[in-house]
Amino acid sequence: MPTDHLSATFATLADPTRRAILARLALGEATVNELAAPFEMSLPAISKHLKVLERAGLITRGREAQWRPCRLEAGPLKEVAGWLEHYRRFWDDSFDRMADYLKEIQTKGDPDGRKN
Amino acid sequence: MPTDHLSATFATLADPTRRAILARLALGEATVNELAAPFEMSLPAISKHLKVLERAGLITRGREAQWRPCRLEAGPLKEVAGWLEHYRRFWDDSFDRMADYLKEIQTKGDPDGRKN
DNA sequence: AAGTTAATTAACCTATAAGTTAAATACAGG
DNA sequence: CCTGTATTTAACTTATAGGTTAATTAACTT
Repeated sequence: MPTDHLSATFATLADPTRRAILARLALGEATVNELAAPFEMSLPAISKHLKVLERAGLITRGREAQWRPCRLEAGPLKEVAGWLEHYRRFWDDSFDRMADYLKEIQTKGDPDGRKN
Repeated sequence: MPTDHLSATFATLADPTRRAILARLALGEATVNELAAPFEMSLPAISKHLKVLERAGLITRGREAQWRPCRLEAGPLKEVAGWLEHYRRFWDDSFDRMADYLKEIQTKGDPDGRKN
């Protein structure tokens, strides 16, 4: 739980239960009980995970009667993707060619006629 | 730390000191002392961080006399990138168009003549 | 052999993450 | 108003992350 945003996001994602919750939310909104159902864990445990996800900005929660529907918020994931980009060249062999290519279509326009 | 690979990677990346070490290693190999220099922290603390990075597969260490040159290993980062891809559509507005486009050039061949 | 530099290991401390059970809160409906 | 359902909070436990200082190992240098 360091203070910077990116660290908080990574720490939040470092738990398989929380990632599973995000995967479920990628399919659409869900209530706490719905989210808890697949797990052995107690409901308070899930509630805590949701609080962690919420503090990291990875979910938001609404209010509908006694339900608190959760929805995915991808902002922090975008930050992670941005951070990762700095390292892409270390694993992606085609990165350099692709970078050249993107540069080219950005300058000359897409050879197939699409806009970017 | 949980046992699965991805969790270990995220947990490892959740520390700003460790991310700074990776950023330094992106510039090239470095010894422990070189890596430690920018930080207030004690050398054993850095040594521990390096051990965490090594266990996560994010670095490897060689031996040259009394030095242990560290180098970046991007495999785990690639896994993170793969995981992230599942969520890209939640933040990237142009994702759908791009997916269509990539599909097309994969089928018809790159209009500019490159291989994929 | 003795000393110096590089790095790790050991022993320890403190904070907190992640789970538990039990109690509390919020709301809906008969 | 009372009851059931949804969810959170409280209090507590246990494990471990991340830092410290001091001691140790390893290899070069003189």
